[in-house]
Amino acid sequence: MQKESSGPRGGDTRERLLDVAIEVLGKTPDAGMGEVAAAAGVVRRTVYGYFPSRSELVVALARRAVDEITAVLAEAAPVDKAADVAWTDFIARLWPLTHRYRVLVALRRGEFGADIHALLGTVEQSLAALVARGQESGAFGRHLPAGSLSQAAWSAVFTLADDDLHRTEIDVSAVITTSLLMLGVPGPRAKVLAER
Amino acid sequence: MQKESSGPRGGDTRERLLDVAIEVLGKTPDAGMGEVAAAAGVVRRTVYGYFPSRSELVVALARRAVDEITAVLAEAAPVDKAADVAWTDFIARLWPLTHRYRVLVALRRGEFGADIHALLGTVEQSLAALVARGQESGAFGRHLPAGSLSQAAWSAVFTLADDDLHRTEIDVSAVITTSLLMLGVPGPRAKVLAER
DNA sequence: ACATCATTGCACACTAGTGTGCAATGGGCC
DNA sequence: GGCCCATTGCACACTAGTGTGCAATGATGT
Repeated sequence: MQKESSGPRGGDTRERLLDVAIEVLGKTPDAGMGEVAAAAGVVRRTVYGYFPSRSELVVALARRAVDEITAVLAEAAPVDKAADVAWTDFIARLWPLTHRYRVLVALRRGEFGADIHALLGTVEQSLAALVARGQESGAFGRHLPAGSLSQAAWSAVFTLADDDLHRTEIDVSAVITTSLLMLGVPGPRAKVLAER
Repeated sequence: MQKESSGPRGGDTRERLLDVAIEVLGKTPDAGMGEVAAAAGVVRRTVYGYFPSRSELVVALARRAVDEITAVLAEAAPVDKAADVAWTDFIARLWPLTHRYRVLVALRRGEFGADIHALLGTVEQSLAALVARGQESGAFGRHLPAGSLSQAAWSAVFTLADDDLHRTEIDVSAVITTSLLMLGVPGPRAKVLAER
């Protein structure tokens, strides 16, 4: 349907363009090709050499971000790992990288919402399945359906990431897990209650 | 600085335009004047009769939404009310109206992010103050700084609102309060643990 | 019947961004 | 030197949206 290798052969510039675009569009979702090019230190025309249209750039970028997240998830949450531990590990690994994936939540609404949603869909399904597994094993609460709970926790990660919380030593993955996900679960969960 | 009454005298159409714009821009933040007009059953030219520019429309709409939220907050959270009760009441009242205010979170990023942020700032400050009050009284946990906690809870409301949760009987205000806000607080909080 | 006024329809100018074509430029490599 | 090729610079056409001007329409109230 479409060529797998478009643009010049220098895969170097291509990667850099994607990196820069992730950064720029993460802050300003409706930035144009010109702004991305400028931020990458090239001219607008060059970007078109690698991505024939803005939408292709956006989708390529989203696809790569989703692939990365998928890899992290697969690595942190093998099927034989307890759901709560897997979830916490996943978020803990994702936490230092939120600035790279914030672009996804930013682009969900907007012109390409449909494509982004499709890409993200697979991740969110896996996440929901993980949460459901946790609920079945009794590790997570049943105060909300798995899908909603997963969404809430997932979005909380990015909300807190926007809050300068990176500079603190707060273990956000533990906070979200023990608060949102474990509501109503008996047992010791004071694990992370740092007294400030 | 600017005229308080712009446009024709029929304040009827003006209100309807704002209502429709809230709806339309809530779903498609970058919809144009034409789409708003069409959704309101008028012609593009008419909208310009009431709002001299798109940015004025957006800001007016945001201002009204923020005013409404401020009113609800003031009503639900008088200073003499316990912080946790006040918070729960506030969200409970807001919950049926989330579709009206979703536009605010949608417009935070985007061209008018600065203006929206300024408007929302006052609300979020009040909210943070309320959460801080709750932390001081021991009603809320101290696992996160008041500002971040407030943000997380606030955004969780809209995340869950996007999740078809309106059709269930789940008490979202109680869920958010008891999970996110009350982490680590001793005492009975099983209040809402509906067994599914 | 008349005046008022919101609304319409259509014209226009302007802007900003997209996507393309093509001839230079210039660095790296044989 | 001579080739390759990524990049540049500049041209252009095209689109979509904004904001304005103005005359026509039509409902409402007197």
